[in-house]
Amino acid sequence: MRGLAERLRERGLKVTPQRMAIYRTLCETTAHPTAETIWEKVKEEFPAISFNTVYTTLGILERTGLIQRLHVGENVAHYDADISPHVHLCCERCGRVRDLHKAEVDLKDVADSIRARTGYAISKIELNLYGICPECLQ
Amino acid sequence: MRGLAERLRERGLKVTPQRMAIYRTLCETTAHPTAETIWEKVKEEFPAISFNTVYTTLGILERTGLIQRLHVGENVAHYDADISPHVHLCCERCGRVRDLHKAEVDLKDVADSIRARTGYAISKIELNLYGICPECLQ
DNA sequence: TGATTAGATAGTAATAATTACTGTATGAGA
DNA sequence: TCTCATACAGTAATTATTACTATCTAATCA
Repeated sequence: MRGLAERLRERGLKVTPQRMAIYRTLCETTAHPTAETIWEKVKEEFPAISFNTVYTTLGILERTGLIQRLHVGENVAHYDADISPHVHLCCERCGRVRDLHKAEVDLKDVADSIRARTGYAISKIELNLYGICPECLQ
Repeated sequence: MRGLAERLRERGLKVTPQRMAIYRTLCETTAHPTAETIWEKVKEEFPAISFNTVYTTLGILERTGLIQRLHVGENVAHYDADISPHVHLCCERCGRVRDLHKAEVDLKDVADSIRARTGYAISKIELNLYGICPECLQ
C-alpha cells in the first residue's frame, strides 16, 4: 500500500490529502463502491469534503488510468482500484460485486484474439455476469 | 420478421401499433440504438408518439425478456433485439457498437463454467470491449 | 357486434446521476 | 518565500431515468 503518492505524481497529478484519501480508500476495499460510498468513508477523515470533490477526483483517476470505472448494475457508476482485466460477478439480490481473477477465461487472451480477428485497437475489456450469489440463494 | 405480435402476446403484453413499431424498429437494426434514436425513427410513422412511451416500452420489453439493455458506452442505455449472449465491440471514437457472434469464446460455456465454480445462478452475461475500430484507425 | 376493463399512451413532473462553473485555497517548483 | 497552475467546496445546470395522471384503446366476453 505504499507508493500511492508516487503513482499520482507520475501522471502529473498533484498530491493532496483529500485525493490521497479517496485513492487509498478505493485501494483498501474489494467491494467496488459507488462514489457515494467512497464519500461516506472519506468523510470520516475529512468531514468537510464535498461529494463533488470525490466525484470529480474519481473521474480524474479514471481518465489517467489509475482506477477503473465499472458499468455493472443499473445506473450508478462503481469504481475499482484493480485495473487488471478481470471478471465481475454481480448479485442481483444483494448487489455485491465480486471479482474473479483466476477464471478459466484469460481476458488478455480474449482481447488479443479479438484484436487479431477484427482489427480493433482494444483498450478495455469488461466481462460482467449477473445472477444470484450462493448466499442469497439460500 | 414475422411473429413479432405473437411474441408480445405470449408475454401477456397488448399489441398496439406504437409498441409494434418500437419493437420492429429495434429488430430491423443492428446498430444498438439508444431510446432517443429509436424515438426519432418511430416518429416517422407516429409523429405524435412521446419519448416517454418509447422509453417505458423499451423497459417493458426488456423486463419481459424480449430485448436486451446494454451498459456499453458511458451513461445512456443502448438496446438490442438480439437476446442471445454475444460480444459487443464499442468504438470509442465513432461510438458504434458491433456484434461479435462467432467469437472464439462461447459465452454460454463461459457462463456455465463460472456457474459451476462459484455457485452463482447466472442469468445474464455481458462481454464488452472498448477500443478504436479499423475504420477510425485510418 | 357492443360493453367492459385492464393496461397503454401522451403529457408532465419528480428524482437521480453526471457535468459545468466560480471564487478561494493549496501543492509544487523557482 | 513567491508564484502559478491546479484542487477544493459549493452551487448550478444538464442529462437520464422514473413516477404520476387523465385519456384512450386492445382484448375479452356477453
